[in-house]
Amino acid sequence: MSKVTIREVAERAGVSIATVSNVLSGRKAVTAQLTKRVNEAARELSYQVDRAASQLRSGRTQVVGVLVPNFNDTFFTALVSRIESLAATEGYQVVVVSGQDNPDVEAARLDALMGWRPSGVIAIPATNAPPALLCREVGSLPIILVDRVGQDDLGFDTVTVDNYAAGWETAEHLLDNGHTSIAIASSVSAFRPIRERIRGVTENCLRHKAPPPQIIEVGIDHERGADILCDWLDANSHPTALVGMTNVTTLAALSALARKGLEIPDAMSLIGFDDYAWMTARKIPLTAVRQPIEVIADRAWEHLMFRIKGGASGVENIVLSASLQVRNSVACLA
Amino acid sequence: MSKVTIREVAERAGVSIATVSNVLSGRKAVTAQLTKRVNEAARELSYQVDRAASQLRSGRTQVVGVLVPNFNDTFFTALVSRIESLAATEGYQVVVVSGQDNPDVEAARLDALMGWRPSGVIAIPATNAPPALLCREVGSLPIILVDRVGQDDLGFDTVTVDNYAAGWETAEHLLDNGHTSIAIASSVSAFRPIRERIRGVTENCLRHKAPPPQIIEVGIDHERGADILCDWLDANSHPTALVGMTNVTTLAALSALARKGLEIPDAMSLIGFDDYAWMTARKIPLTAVRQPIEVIADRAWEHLMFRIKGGASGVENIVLSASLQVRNSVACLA
DNA sequence: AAGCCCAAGATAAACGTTTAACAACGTAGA
DNA sequence: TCTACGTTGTTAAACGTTTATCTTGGGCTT
Repeated sequence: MSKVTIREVAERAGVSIATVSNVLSGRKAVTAQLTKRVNEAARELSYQVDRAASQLRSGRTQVVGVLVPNFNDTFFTALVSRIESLAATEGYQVVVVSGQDNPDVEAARLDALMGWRPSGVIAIPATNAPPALLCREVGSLPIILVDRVGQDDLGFDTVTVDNYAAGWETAEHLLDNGHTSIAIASSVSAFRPIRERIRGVTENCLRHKAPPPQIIEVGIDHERGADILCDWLDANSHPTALVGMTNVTTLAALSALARKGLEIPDAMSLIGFDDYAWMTARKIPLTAVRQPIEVIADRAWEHLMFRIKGGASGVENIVLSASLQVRNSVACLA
Repeated sequence: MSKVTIREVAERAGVSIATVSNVLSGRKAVTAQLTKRVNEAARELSYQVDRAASQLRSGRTQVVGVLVPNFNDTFFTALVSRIESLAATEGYQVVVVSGQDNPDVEAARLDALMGWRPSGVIAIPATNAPPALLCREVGSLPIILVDRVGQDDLGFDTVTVDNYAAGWETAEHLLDNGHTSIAIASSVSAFRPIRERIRGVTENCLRHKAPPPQIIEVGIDHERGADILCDWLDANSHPTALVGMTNVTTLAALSALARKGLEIPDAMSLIGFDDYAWMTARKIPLTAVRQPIEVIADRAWEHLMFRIKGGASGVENIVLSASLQVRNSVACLA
């Protein structure tokens, strides 16, 4: 444990502790000579400012909290990864907590998070409802809600993807290729992004006078999802195309199709949501909807910084576009 | 910002701040009646103890730092995920920092991490050499080194996988199936775990009087790795089997083979390292070496807690076994 | 009934910073 | 030469906890 305090640095440099603080924080001018002496002393003692003390006194805290629903879905870890490096460049520390897909756990972890008195929070709630704790803080603490946003008018700033459009476009591609019998492997349809995607697909089907897609709820676990999907395939007549609503459901779909010996795209076409390396590292690379993860992170961070620095425009709801990456997993039936 | 302090709670409950502290921390007995009053007051004001103040005064800090080389490799995120939930159950907060595969960044991030005065650190260094900052702290701060351990006798506690054995077993499986022409897609051979795996494969080949494996260094980026591998396949006569040394190199191998139209396992057999969902979600599920990620995390955490609580046995080097998951990606040439 | 001890609360002193207020010392304008 | 001011450094007071020490009062023992 580094027990070396600012006092020892001051003593070694032969100055007051205030001067040391000023040199280190750069908030007040200090002559070059003293600056040098202080820096040397600090280095020699390998002094590090104590965050706790610093934060306690100044009230400023270089911490942003990040809440994710879980760590299993690469979408969330990728987001965290990006945010962490953005934060690092601006001297912020990120404290990440996972709600473990459970509102109660979420509340508890969030509570712990608030103990840090973070300067701001980027949150992906485990459910559509933003956690009560955050609702209370709205207005007093900069908060950016990402992805899982119930209604976008609650006073939260948000960064989301236009999931309706993404669904629509997905359906468009399928319909263009002559698919009218579409099934959707959904994770949890209650989640807003999923619901919107489904709505997009459905409405486009209807517009084309095609039957609406069948929805198969497969949950958020890959293995169980694959089981559920297999059962469904056994019990129902097969659609010509399947759409996975998340990367996990896409994986489940892939597993299920493999188990059933159904070739892609000959026996069934497949479109995935989210776009990861493993989707293209195959003989038949998957057509997939790419969510702009890095842009989502960038915009969320950017806007959070804006708020932290006191930016006070009205509530802002940033909406980004997903894009369909057409590859070879959709058969042309036309 | 929750500006409600312990003083306000004390006032509302009609007690001293010491009593509030005692109730909340449970370090000293308080009558049921007062306990109730305090808890009520705290809840009504939605009071939260300020970590900074608490930590400053008590010197105790419920924080463990975790250092990972990057966030791109699922191996590391999976580890973090597990550690985060273990920590949560014991009331610890995890602060994760990424070295971004760069010793300089690593040093800087680690420096920032130490500002938290963590109770302990779990670190996966970006290189074989444990960061200087950690070496300085050895003995005074509980530190567990995981996975990327240069020499295991530096005074650090470690948790690693027996990579030599894993390599050996991989080769064994290949040799058993008649493969004598083996190539290895390595990430960075200088890293100890990788080197050990290669050594395991090599020595087993030699023992069987088979030629040693050819090593192709493909780096840690999937796309570039695939390119490199494609070039290599163009320029060299093909081995009968390929082994990916990490999940990223396995992905690169998959991409390259797909691009070249080489069927698995007919045109080339493939064994992957690390075992993820996408490896099995295919028509020909991949034979892979499973690293016991959760066990690694569990043991690391467990031992860190032991040290934090003052456990003082000699340096401990925990070694776990990886296990070969035999599936269908290795052809039998015998 | 006196003396003692124990339990339960209160008081106040830290913890290591930051920062407002102040002191000292030129320098320059009048 | 004197005042005013700017510059650079110091002193000391916070920040919100935890905890060592002290106070109080009631119950036991004798």
